[in-house]
Amino acid sequence: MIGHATAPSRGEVTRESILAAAMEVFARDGFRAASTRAIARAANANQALIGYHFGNKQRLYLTVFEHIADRVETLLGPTLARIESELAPPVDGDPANARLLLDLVSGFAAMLLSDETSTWARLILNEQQRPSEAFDVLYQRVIGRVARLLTQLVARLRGRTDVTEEDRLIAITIIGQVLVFRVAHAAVLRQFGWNDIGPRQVGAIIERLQANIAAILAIDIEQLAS
Amino acid sequence: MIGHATAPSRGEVTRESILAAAMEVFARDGFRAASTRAIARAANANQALIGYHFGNKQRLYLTVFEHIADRVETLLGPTLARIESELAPPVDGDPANARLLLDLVSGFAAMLLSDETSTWARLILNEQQRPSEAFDVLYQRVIGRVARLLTQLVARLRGRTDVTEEDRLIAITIIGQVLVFRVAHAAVLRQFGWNDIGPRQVGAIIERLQANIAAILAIDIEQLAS
DNA sequence: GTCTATAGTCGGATAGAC
DNA sequence: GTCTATCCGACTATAGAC
Repeated sequence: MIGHATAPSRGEVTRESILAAAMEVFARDGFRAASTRAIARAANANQALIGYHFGNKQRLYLTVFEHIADRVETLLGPTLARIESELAPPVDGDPANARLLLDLVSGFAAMLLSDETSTWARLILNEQQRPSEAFDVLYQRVIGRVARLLTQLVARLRGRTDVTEEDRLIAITIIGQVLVFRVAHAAVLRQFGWNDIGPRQVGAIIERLQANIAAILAIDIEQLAS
Repeated sequence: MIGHATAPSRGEVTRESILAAAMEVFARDGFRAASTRAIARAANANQALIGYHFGNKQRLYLTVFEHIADRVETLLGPTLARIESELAPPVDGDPANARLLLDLVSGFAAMLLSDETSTWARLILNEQQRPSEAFDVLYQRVIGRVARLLTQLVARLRGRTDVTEEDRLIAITIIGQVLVFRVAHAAVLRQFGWNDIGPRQVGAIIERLQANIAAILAIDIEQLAS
């Protein structure tokens, strides 16, 4: 149900508003603490309609994560596909692979730091701590794919196609440098005296990420300016 | 109630076992989803005794965090105090400050990744997403102090005493490289094929962190071997 | 201090009218 | 598709016996 040729029916409107409300309430309260009554109230819908449209609370929760995976694939899919197809042979500090890596990290950071993803971030963080069926959906469709691609790029930039534990460690620490701005969001704002993470902040963060990555992987960043 | 000259009374034993069980169950399930019945069962105690010893569930939760803050200060306090007192003047890549920085990060990582603190880490991460009264205490007593110290060390290693936004960005990205192993726990285990983050893994992580930090701050790591 | 028992509340699910 | 009403289990807190 991606696009509609005709106007959405009444039932579809209800379904979508319950789904949107569920995303907010699950993110705010966690699965267990979120009540179907609170979700229905936030959606301006009747509590019994959750059962009608989604079966039960658990399936509503899963549907929220499928929805997120759809959206992330829309946002990041083209970039991932392009990078996957342009992977260059393993050569130390190869500018082609270096550029792909910096593109990937920049795209990931821009997505992760956007307003739209702040709700998702809390949902995903909850799942990381206590993985359920929902985490499998997300890992297989998004997280694993990004991690695999990033790790491969790191390995090739270090001169090999086979991936070592060291490559994985480098890839994870790179992801950490992005994630921390979401995970420690409030602390970051306090620390920097920022009101929010807006375009200027995202720019400064991405610039710093690129400098860090270049240093860690001994990439000549001057050479990349084309 | 840190030490006892005499054997603990029966009531104290009950109190402590409820507290220990509460820490586990709150970490596993979160505040709301953790039931006093489950806590009592895990503590081999009667559910009504929670009311007797702690008043109510909320106060039991707060007591858990006070206990953690005490313990973290015991573990990390001496290291922090030593580093604070040994801060060297600002000189680019000064080996003295470099060693302090690597000590700080290693100590922080070792604590954050140890078995003992895995339960605490989950409690704190839960709080970070939906901060309550419990988080402020922890932030002011531990997290803020570590962040401030780390930022000062970064600034001095880059040749100044005043802290710039760039210094803060570097400090945050360093913290992110440690945090990610707890925050993205489920994804990390899958990506590496690890069953848990044990001593071997912690050693490899810390080694990689030090290499990354040395690269980012242009520290000559050979020069540090004393 | 510890126990049993229960009052009072809330939440998920669903039957059945419209 | 949407609504009201309700069943029933689970929860916190507490009264009161020992």
